[in-house]
Amino acid sequence: MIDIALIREKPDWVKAQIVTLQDESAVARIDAIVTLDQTRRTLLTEAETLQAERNKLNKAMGRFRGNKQLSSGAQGYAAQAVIAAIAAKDYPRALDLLTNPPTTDQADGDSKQSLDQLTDTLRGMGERVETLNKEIEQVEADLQENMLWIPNLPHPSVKVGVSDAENIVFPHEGDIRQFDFTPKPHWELGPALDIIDFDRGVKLSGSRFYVLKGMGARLQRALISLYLDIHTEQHGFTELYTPFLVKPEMMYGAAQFPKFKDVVYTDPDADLYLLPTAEVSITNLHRDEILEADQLPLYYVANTPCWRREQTSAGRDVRGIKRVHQFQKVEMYKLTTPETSYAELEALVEAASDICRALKIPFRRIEQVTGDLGFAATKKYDLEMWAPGSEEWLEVSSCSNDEAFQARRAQIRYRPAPGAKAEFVHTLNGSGLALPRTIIAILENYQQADGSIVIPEVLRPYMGGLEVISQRS
RNA sequence: GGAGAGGUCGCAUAGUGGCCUAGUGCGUCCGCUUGGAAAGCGGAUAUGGGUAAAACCAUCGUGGGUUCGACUCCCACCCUCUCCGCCA
Repeated sequence: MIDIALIREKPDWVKAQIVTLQDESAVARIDAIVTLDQTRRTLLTEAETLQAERNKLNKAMGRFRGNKQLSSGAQGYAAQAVIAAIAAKDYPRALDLLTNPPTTDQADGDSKQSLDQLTDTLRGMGERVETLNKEIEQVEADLQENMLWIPNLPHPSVKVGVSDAENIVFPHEGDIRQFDFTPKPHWELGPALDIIDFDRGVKLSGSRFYVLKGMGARLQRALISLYLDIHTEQHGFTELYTPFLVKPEMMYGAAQFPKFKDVVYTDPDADLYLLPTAEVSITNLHRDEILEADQLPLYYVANTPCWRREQTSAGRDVRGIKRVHQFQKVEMYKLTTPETSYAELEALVEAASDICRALKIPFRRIEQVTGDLGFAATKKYDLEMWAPGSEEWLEVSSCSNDEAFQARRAQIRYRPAPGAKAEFVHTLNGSGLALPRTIIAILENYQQADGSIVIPEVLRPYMGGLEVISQRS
């Protein structure tokens, strides 16, 4: 979530920012938020003032009731006076009457009845407070629901653009191989080598599921090990193994819900959700915590399966393992102070780039324009590997700075200095890297005329020394 | 899954209807003291909302209920620990 104070103070500026994100429905929510916020604070003031008076009167009531020095008649007289004061909303006078009741003795013997009336009056105040609190609860729920649909705002350095067509493309790194034969796509190479089995994947689970077999499965395992080793040994990340199923709050915390609810798989009985990315579990690792400044930055990396229903993209990229419902991903994650988060973003992209370099696969960096930023990022870079068989650049990494967007939802804070007020951390996430697409890139870039695949040198120690995947390996 | 015990401020504990504005100890911070320190003494020490700043409001695992009033009584749920069962 963004800071509601920003909307309160500069609603028009916020709207203009969201317009550049091409999120019209969110723009429309800003006016509603401003109104709800104002209503909430008005009601809150009224309810709290009344509650404060009620608390004081209730406390005094206990002593008044047990006041033995007061004659029955005087008590009845005083009680009537208190009721009158409350009716006139003169709470200080009511409190004074309860605390220092006049000794005037009416002696008309209706003390019991007067006390009951006073009790009813106090109950009435309590009920009024309760009614106001219910109203506030409703207003806050509406406000929260609207806030959850407001995207993060772009960093000033991000170029304004309508769609991905305007993204900034950096020059690619690494030589694009010239083939003396026509390179095949991975969906032909994989089955021919019997390392990817599409048919049986579909038999087991339906479309967009697949089976990796033999050296195909081994290749994936080798890549995962390589990625984790590079990030932990060279980039300072701490490896995590987290739950793959999480509570719904975690989905909200990582800004997956409510907007992307239709993308996740769920166990409705247990009310648990399968990770669409490890970013979800890592974001919430320090949920509801206040970290000390010297603990930051925190760098985490985890290999997890990622589960995506991708209902919206039916029909696109149907062939191969480019877009599937279940895939492994090594995810990098950083929690930083606000001052360092943009430098950390650059370092994050470099960490992902190092993997591409190690594999010696040509890749390029893309810098997203506002219209392609997504929901949670203030700034985002993608990395794309060249796939000569499919003849396209494949997104293998996406690195974002979310600033305090997730931290505000998940309540992840830090103390800038001992004793200082806690502030939200900044969070960053980046793939390092996604597995199926790097497998595609290896198969297609390292293929030979006979359909065999040369294993990148850096991977060979992880493959038992194997140099080539062929039909016999 | 079954039985029992428990969930209170950073940690440990006290608190069986109004005296709780949640006490005490430890830890931490500030001050006094000292040549400097330790000890001792005094004070401070949760989070969120709210305000120009205050006042004030909420939070004692969570959600309901009873009551003029709930840390305290009732109900449900969650979590932790011990034992049993099951299990890779």
